[in-house]
Amino acid sequence: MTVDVVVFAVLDGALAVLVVRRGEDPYAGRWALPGGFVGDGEELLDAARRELVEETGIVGDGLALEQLKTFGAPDRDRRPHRVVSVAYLAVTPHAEATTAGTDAEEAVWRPVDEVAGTLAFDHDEILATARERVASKLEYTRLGRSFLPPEFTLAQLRGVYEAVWGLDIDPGNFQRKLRSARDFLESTGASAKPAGGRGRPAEVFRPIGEPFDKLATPIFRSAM
Amino acid sequence: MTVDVVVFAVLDGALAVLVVRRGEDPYAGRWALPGGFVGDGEELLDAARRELVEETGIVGDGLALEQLKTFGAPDRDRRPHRVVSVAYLAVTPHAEATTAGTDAEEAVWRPVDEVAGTLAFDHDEILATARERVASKLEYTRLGRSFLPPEFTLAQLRGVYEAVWGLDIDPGNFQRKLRSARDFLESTGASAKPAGGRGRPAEVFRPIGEPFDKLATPIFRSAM
DNA sequence: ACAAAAGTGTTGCCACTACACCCATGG
DNA sequence: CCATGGGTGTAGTGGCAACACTTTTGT
Repeated sequence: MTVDVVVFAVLDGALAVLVVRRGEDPYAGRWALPGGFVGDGEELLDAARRELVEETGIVGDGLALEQLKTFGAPDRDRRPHRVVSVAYLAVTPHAEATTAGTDAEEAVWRPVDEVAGTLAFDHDEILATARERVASKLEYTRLGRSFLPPEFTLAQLRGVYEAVWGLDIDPGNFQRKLRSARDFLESTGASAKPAGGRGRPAEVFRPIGEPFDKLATPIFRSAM
Repeated sequence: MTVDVVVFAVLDGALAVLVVRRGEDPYAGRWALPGGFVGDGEELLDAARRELVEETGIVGDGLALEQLKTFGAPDRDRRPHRVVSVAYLAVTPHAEATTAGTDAEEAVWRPVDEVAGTLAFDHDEILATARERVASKLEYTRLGRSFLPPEFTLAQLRGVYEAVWGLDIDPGNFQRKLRSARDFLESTGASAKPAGGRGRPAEVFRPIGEPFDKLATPIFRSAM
């Protein structure tokens, strides 16, 4: 019984995933998702969070963790005993604050498009499932905010949607749609310095409402 | 490692679930979801289908099975060893053809509203999760058809949506919405006898397209 | 003829896309 | 003053809910 965790972040406008280099025998040297065995009497969710912190030194705070799917094909692990893995999906705003201070193993952020198809075990399949899931969740939950710090601008949030969905979104329409969404955003009144140095300063927002609850009116995936 | 299966059907206009009476010790005599231990080297999905047939004698054909969620709280089973269960969700048109010819245990269809809150183990939680999932799936997949035989009328299909969502749907609007949905229905040209004996005969349809794939345009949950 | 269920027409409303346009800042 | 990004206005389109209406059967 193991847990594997797919952690996503948006880095440089691209969807990135946290991967670790395996040190031990099955697939030694290959990249894999962080994860490991579930302790006796340990909650699955706790195991996922623990493995993540242990293997990657990621900041557990602000981490949105959710069960993704269980992978249990009898031949999914080369080792003699059967290994069933519960995969978790996580999203974090703290993409910078990882890798440092971990134990031995290397943990790095990599663009999803680059690692897809190269991972150990059946982790490619897990990653693909996670990617679909997170794209869906952006539509009908408030998950998108979990990619960002506690205060952010609409342009930053738009960047998240664009990175995950892989399409360009009309800034004006995105603005209206998100401002009018109920229990999603709250203005702080403050202004942020413009992104590229130039441009009008943006209004700063704060999340309101539960990130995993369903939205009354979804945010549809389209160019807008 | 176990699997539990939530099988839904629509009976007499209400969402019904298949439950079995437990014969053995933990929760003996109580109602529970069908399920059992996963065999060595057995695929999880296969285990779910096998347990279902063994315990309920249900017709495996035409059964839409999908992984729901994994329940692994350390104290979810009273027995000394830990039991992690992968829950599956199934939907069937063959609600009549069960119960008969099974081995010993009693398997019956019960309205979900009646059994909710009375099941053994954490099966109430599993049932609640399944109920939410199936309601969602009706919106953005073609799953609704899996409640019906290979040929059916739009009135029957509307009955499924009404039962699962617990609301009344305008027949005219439902008609148009489903007829215009792409890769969903195909007319057979035939006519069916009217439901209550009276009324105009209905056109008979056949499913087309994959039941689990996402719809291009969702069927929204509303009174219509 | 009447009731009941299937199916079609119609109207008003609202959300969304596309795109033009103003606002506020840095250089 | 120009470039750049933030934010608002607006017109056309399309989908949808509500409900009236026609069609086709059984009694």
